[in-house]
Order: sequence, then structure tokens, then C-alpha cells
Amino acid sequence: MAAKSSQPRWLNEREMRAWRSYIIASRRLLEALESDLDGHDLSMADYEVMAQLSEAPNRRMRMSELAELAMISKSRLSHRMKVMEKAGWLKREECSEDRRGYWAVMTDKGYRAIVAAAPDHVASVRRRFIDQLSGKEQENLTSTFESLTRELRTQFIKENKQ
Amino acid sequence: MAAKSSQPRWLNEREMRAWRSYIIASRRLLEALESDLDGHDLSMADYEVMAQLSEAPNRRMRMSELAELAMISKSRLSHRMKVMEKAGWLKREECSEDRRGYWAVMTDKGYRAIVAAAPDHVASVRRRFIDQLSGKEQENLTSTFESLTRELRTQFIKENKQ
DNA sequence: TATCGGTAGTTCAACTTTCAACTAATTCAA
DNA sequence: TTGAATTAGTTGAAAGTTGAACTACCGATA
Repeated sequence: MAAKSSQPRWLNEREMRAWRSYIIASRRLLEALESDLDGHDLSMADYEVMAQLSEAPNRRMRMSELAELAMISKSRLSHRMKVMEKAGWLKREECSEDRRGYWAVMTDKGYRAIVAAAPDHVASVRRRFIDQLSGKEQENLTSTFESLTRELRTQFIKENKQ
Repeated sequence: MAAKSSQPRWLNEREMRAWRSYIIASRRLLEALESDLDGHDLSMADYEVMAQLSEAPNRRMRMSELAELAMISKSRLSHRMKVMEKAGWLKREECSEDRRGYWAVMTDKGYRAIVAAAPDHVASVRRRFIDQLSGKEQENLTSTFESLTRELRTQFIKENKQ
């Protein structure tokens, strides 16, 4: 939650430009990347699920771990699984070690789908983002956003645990 | 659309780190900002609509312009207007200059709502993002993302017009 | 070994977003 | 000044997402 303050510190011009430029570019970027994936019948979120699974040992992973890695909720993963199962890309298998659980398993057809989509997606990420940044910009960005992730994780833990 | 290439140029390690750090931090950041707004019954998208309108002359704006500034589709704005109208925050008025059109108008109640939400939202943006960046980082980020926006706009025009 | 708190995953209902189809008004051009 | 093309905005249906409630199972403890 945001702290309440009687004297809000508004953003100064430099701060406002940083925030606005980030949010505007990000919206446009994500929009472009999504639309580039249209031809493969994939959203970014589904792509992420498929990509993670394709790299897992035996192309199988427990639902919870997959949800975590793909950064979506378990509920949402459940729903998407149903759709992607119908498409024949994935299936679920009961888990004998823990009978509450399921394995998400990628089918050959699913593997072919992600292998077909990946080069286009990478080309899209390059063209829309990476190739627009100099090496120095890439490094600055990495440093800024890696440390931001660490800080957000810390905040999250503080706010939700104990 | 992404160009097809028989020899996909995969991301090297520096590029991959830049892309991953950006996408992961962004997801976490947006999630945190959304959840900080919960208490005001606002999503980021609705906040953006309200904020834009609150700054317009007479707190009124044509639907299309508002959709454009808030970076959402006209259809989506139409649907959200219905909800925010029901909440008593906004209303629509016929436009005499162009009788196809409507004005989105912010009510006093809507103005009070955005004025109440703004300090918390700014505090949240600060705490989750801006205050985590040094001045130099803010400047680098602005320069990178402003030029990215320009490039994406150029690409968009090339792909959609003529 | 009974029980109790926690975890894995799904489901349902409410809500949101998208996309295409639609109405109505405007503009432009012959 | 008519009519074709465009623009403003809405609508409805389908698809997607959320969050809470639920089932089933696990694992620790007494």
C-alpha cells in the first residue's frame, strides 16, 4: 500500500519525464510485441508459458512452478491450459509423487509451435526494442531494472509476510 | 509484423539480460502500482482517463481525444465510461459542433475522487520506481525511452499507412 | 493415528477487454 | 447537391482475467 502523506512530493520535471517516457514507451512496445505474435496465435503470456515449458527437463513442469516462472496466477494458468490443451499444444498428467498435483507437459505439436514462433518473436523483440538500444544503454537498463526487481521483491516480502 | 529470417539472430547474453530485466521489473512494477490503487477503486487505466480529463480545459474532452491520450481503444473507453458514469465520476454530453460526437465531462464528485487518489498514486510511483533511480539513471532512462517511443511511432506509421 | 493447518490445483461468477458490426453525422469531390 | 468514403462513438458477443471458494491431499504434531 502507498504511504499516506499530508504533503505529497509531486514529481519534478526530470522525474515526470522519466516516468512518462517509461510508461508510454512500454505501452507501445508491449502492444507491438503482442501484435507481432498474432500470426502464431499466441499472446505474450501464452508464449511465456510455452517457452518456459519447452526449456524444462522433458518439457514438463508442475503447474505451480510454471505459473511462477511465467509470472501469472495459478487460476489464470489453469484457464490458459484448458485453451492450449484444446489446441493440442499441452496436456496435463497426474503427478504420482504428490497426488494433489499435475504436470504440465508439452506435446510435440506444442514444441513445433513454439519452435516456429520463437524466431519471429526474437526478431520482433530485437526490432522493437533491443536493436534500438546501444550497448551502453542495454547495460544501464539492465543495471537499473535488475536492482529495481530486487527492491520490489524486498518491498513485496515486507508488505506480505510477517 | 516481424520480418521472417532463415537465420534468426538470437539474443546474446547482454541483450538477453537487458530484455529479461526490463520485462520482469516491468511486470512487478505494474502489478505493485495497480494494487496500490485498489483502495481508491481505480485501475491504472481508469486513473489515466480521470487524470487526463481533470487536466483538460473545463475538465471536458472529446471521447476520441481522451481515448488517444489515455492510450486505450475507443471501444474500451466507451465501456469504462459507462462504469465511471454509474459511479458518478463522469458524464457524457452531446457535442453541438459535431453531432456525431460527445464530450466526456468530469463531475465534481469525479474531481474529488481523482484529487484524493493522486497523492497516493504519486507516492506509489515514487516509492516503487522513481525514488529507486538515481538522477543519472532517470536521465538515461528518459533518453532511451523517449527515443524508443519515437522509433516505435515511426515503425507504426510505416506499417499501417500507405 | 487423528487432527489440523497448509499446499496444489480447479471452478464459478463477476468483471474487463477485444473485435467486428452498426448507426449517424460529416466531408469531399464531381 | 448528391452520393461515396470517412469519422465519432456505441453495442453485443466472445474471449480473457480475477479472486474467492472449493476439493483433495500432504505433513507435522501430539
